[in-house]
Amino acid sequence: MESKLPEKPATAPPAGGKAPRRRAPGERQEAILKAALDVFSEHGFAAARLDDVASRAGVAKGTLYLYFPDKETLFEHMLQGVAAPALAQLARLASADTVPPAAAIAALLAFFETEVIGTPREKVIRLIVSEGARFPRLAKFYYEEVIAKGLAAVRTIAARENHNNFNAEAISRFPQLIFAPLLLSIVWRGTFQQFEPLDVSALIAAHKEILLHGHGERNP
Amino acid sequence: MESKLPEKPATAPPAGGKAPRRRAPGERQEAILKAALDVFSEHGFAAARLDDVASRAGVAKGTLYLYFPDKETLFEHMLQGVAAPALAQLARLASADTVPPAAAIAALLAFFETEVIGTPREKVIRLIVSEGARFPRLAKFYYEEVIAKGLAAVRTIAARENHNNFNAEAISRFPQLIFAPLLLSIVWRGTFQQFEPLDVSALIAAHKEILLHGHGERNP
DNA sequence: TGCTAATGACTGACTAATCAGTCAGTGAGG
DNA sequence: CCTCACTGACTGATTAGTCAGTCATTAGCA
Repeated sequence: MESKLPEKPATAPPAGGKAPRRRAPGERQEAILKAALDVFSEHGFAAARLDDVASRAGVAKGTLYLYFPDKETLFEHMLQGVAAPALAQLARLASADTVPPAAAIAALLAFFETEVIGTPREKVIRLIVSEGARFPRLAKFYYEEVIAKGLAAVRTIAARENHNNFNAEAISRFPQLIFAPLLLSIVWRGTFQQFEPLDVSALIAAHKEILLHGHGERNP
Repeated sequence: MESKLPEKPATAPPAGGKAPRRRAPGERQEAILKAALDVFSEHGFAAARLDDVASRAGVAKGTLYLYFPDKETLFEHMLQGVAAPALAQLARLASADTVPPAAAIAALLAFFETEVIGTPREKVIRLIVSEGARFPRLAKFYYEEVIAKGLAAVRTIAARENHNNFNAEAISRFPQLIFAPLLLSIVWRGTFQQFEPLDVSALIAAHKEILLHGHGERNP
């Protein structure tokens, strides 16, 4: 998803010459989607202005309509596009059935910590959380492509647990419990970070302690 | 996406005549705040129409401006008003220091299950989560009046734990972990409930199992 | 008690501003 | 010199906020 393309200076064309009228195919679309994520993240769907998306992407407003029929479609395509690359990773984590279950859970949490927090995916999740209820198609897509697969992965891992290292039975029934602190981290960072910064690594470590050891001893 | 249906007035006019022009003091304000919660919940702040708030409250739009100077103030007052009654409850739960810590945690979770899920408070939390980042004053209010107090309450409870029934040390560092599944429940119910209904009671029970027993036995 | 004047809570049509979406025009590439 | 990706001024719809007017209620008076 990331490319070597330099950051677009938002409004003005670069000094010394006009921007080329026709660029590499896909470059424009990518710039628009990137700008859209920023603007929608900052203001929410309803308050986001397509003029802003356009100027941030370095194109005119009309250009947006060459790529997307309307605001809503742009919004949904943008969010589905960012999700796609994560799906492969998720599948890989789920199917590594030689790894001990506790380690697989740990890997899942580590993946989140490095590949979600502080990346565009964090913004995406925040948008799903805040706008999902008003975009049933989008919510359905995320439920089916991300959530359901993530939950299934955890269930698969839990089903392999037979040394009683953690409460696999409870986790099998509610794999959501693995993800709850991750969701909380994202929400916290979007809402309360400025009042009380949250150390996500440490929170996830504490989550692992509770999850994998129950009580008493710690095992780093 | 948006329905064009007019909002139905929540306040039925008295049988046989027009609504009285002057009502009991506070009644109008209360009706407006109630209507505002519904409309803002349904559409989000930016997309909510004050005409809808007015018609649901059974008043004219101009009347809103007799009580609140603008849309934003109405929004913030409304959310702060709903929070207030919960604060006393929270304080009570924190200070019941004769109750065993594990039971106090259980009481906190039970309180949430009965007094938040399915009540206006659930909508309020959902609005804080989705709009909080754009309303720093509101986020600050919630952080100071609700979040910080809730976390402090859990820390107080955890500090009294000395029988090692649960990982009080981890919870003391991150009391957020107690609340994470509750946040997840609210988000889930707002976003994915229609695709996969979530049994909040059972989820909280599983959370308690993991939290209080670690692994192994269950305690229904 | 019966009448009138004063009050101010309430109304809703209106204004001004915003913004999604359009389309005739432009100019670089072939 | 033709094509078409791109432009940006424009239009129509929407809606926050206003304010001159309305009328139920109450105070004052006989």
